[in-house]
Amino acid sequence: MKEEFYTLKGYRIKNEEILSSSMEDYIEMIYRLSQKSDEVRVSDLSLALNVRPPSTTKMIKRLAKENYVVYERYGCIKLTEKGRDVGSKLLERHRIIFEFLECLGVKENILEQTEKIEHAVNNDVLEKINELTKVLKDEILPF
Amino acid sequence: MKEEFYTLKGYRIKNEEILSSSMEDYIEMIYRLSQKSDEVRVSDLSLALNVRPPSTTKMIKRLAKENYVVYERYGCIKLTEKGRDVGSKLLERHRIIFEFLECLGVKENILEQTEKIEHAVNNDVLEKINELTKVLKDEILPF
DNA sequence: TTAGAATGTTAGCTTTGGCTAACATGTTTT
DNA sequence: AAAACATGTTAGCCAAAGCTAACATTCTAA
Repeated sequence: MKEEFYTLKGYRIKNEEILSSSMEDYIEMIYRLSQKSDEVRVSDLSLALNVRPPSTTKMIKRLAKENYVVYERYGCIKLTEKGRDVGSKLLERHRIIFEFLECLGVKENILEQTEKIEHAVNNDVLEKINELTKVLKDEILPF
Repeated sequence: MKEEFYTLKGYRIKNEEILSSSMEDYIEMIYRLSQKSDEVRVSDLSLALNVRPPSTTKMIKRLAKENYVVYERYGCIKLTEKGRDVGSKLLERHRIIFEFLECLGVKENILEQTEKIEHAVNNDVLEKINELTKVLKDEILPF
């Protein structure tokens, strides 16, 4: 199985990825906000993600069409079962990358780096990073 | 300095990043191809990156406008000083991520994962990963 | 209860980076 | 040198994901 180069967009198309990075960002954030309060609204999400409300409305419609959330105009945003499943995985992925970076000693822009890297890794790499972090944590922390 | 969430696109805008992922992919590949032969043409680049020639033409024009390459219609593509600088850094970044993944034991889609992750990391994280890989390599390789 | 403020939606614009179809240029072969 | 082929460019389309401006709805408080 030859491996070939593609552009980022090329990989997305080639692999028929179902969730774009943005969709992941929104679902992840809805999940996070849902844990604090079960009234998640367009304004909360916009604020949390630093986007304007119309962008949120547009994305929510898309997520609703693809059954990640239930939403009706002017209402509040609820994750579906499917959305919750995805959301919890995304949050776990975030946690794993964040802890790895912490463990590496990253101090500046750690959130930004987490957010960027999390969209890049597949399950295999994620698991391996997770294992590595565990090892680093209790074997060579003074590194 | 509070850290806030953004979408991927949001980070790009906020940081006024000068090179998009695609631009990086093209420059990196031109650099790679230039090492094999100094006649890099639109068709070579298209083939290498799995994009259609019109996409390459368009991007080359952009890279030329921003002084990463010198190009004239139907001619061949040459990196400028600036382009070579960037290119060699991109290749080095690629190498560091690739070796890290190898070291993690990644076998499947290692090139794809490298290509995705390399666009995500900043210099700080890159250096830290580089250090870590060195340590892993000669201290705990049987891991 | 109605006016004003706050929140949400719509319409329509922008950029990026793909694509195809059609055309232009260059190269090779007869 | 002309025909045929290979390569490159142009024009114009598309989707994603942002944005602003204008409008609609809902909430709050006088």
